[in-house]
Amino acid sequence: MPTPPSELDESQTRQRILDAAHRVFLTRGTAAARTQHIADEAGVNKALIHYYYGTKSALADAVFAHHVRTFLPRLFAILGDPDRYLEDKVHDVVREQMDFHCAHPYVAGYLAAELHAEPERLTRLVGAHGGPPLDVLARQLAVDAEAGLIRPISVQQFVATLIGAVVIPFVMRPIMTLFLGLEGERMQEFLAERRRVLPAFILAGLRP
Amino acid sequence: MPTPPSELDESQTRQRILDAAHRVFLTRGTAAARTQHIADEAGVNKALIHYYYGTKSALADAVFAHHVRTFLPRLFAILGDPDRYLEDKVHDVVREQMDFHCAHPYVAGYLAAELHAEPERLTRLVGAHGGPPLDVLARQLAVDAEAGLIRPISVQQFVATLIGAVVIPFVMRPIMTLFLGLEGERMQEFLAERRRVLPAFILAGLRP
DNA sequence: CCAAGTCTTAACCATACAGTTAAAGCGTAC
DNA sequence: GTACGCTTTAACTGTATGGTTAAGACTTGG
Repeated sequence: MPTPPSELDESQTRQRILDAAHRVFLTRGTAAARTQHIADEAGVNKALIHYYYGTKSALADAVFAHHVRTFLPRLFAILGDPDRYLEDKVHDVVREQMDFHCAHPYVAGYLAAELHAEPERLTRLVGAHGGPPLDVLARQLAVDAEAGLIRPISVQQFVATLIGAVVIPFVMRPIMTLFLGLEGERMQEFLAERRRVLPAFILAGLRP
Repeated sequence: MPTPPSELDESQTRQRILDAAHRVFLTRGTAAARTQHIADEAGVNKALIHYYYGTKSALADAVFAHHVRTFLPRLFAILGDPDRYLEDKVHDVVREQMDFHCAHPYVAGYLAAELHAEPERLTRLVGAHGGPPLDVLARQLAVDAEAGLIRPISVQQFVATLIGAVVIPFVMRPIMTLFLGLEGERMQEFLAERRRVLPAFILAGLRP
């Protein structure tokens, strides 16, 4: 039976290591991350990381899988909702994603970097299943197009454009900062403005 | 005076090393790239890489700087053109960027990954100058908005949305492939379709 | 042929890193 | 108080890697 030796029992320490791994992998990227950094960050030593998780790549896979399994589902939960109008979906996705990426600015860049470094890891870890259902959204777009409310557009094009528009400031932040003149405070204003402007832009793009 | 020992003179070998470095750094990323791979790819040995370029990071910086210095200028050459209508700019940017990224599918992901791994490198290598001029485009947007041709929008929002929409399929290709069901041939169709659909979507997004 | 520059060979060094191990410390439960 | 389990300490191994060096081979211009 487990015997907590201090105020930090086994599961808490396990979690602290995982949290530290999240921070280090997210900011440095898997290839450049060092297990020693993770140990320092967690306030433990390398031996304990090995004790709980075995190898670095197992830990890295856990972190990567976690973010893949939360990033897109959060998106598709809104887009796939059968009880929400298309217009509301656009507003909600933009708001939800902007909130999330402002709170966790490294996730988008991390995902892009990891996907680039080892594209196969995605299917290896989350399987080859087609992902969350887009049928609902597809039908919605078709119906609205039929009714003349929007121009016809494929789900893929719509989703890609929406994600791209929302995510780009976080994936290429340094480039945005430098070439669009968005240092420090200007970036905050830019993001606040984007929250307002983007839904209108996307919805206008759909209009017939 | 230079003495070419074979059909490959000094500058050619230098270039072959640089080309190999491009291939390796672009696909693996700087952190995971190995100088030995570059040597193998170039058909030379590590000693010669040192002979010409010194350190790995010097080579990596050269590759990174090259892509930064060609990626955005190519974009801004179109966007900043004073003798082109806004509508034409959108068409031209989409066409030009789609052509480029289809021909060089790793560049966008590489840039995103490198920017994430070491954001400071951008300003360190290309300086802190504000980048190519956006004044022309800004004025164009303002004038067209004044004339009631488009809704008012800031240059930053416009450019970010445009870049995001064009670049996202290449930056997050594995995610697009898996979750939008775009394996193999479907991706080609998707990109071909995007070429047609995107300019219309963006221009519709601008309409008042 | 000689000199100069290009390139290879085959080492080598120092370092960083992931992974491993053995022993002991230490708190809690019984 | 003792057994059990969490955790640390402090080493060590093996290997990968970046960087360096010295000697010589090859090619060509003069």
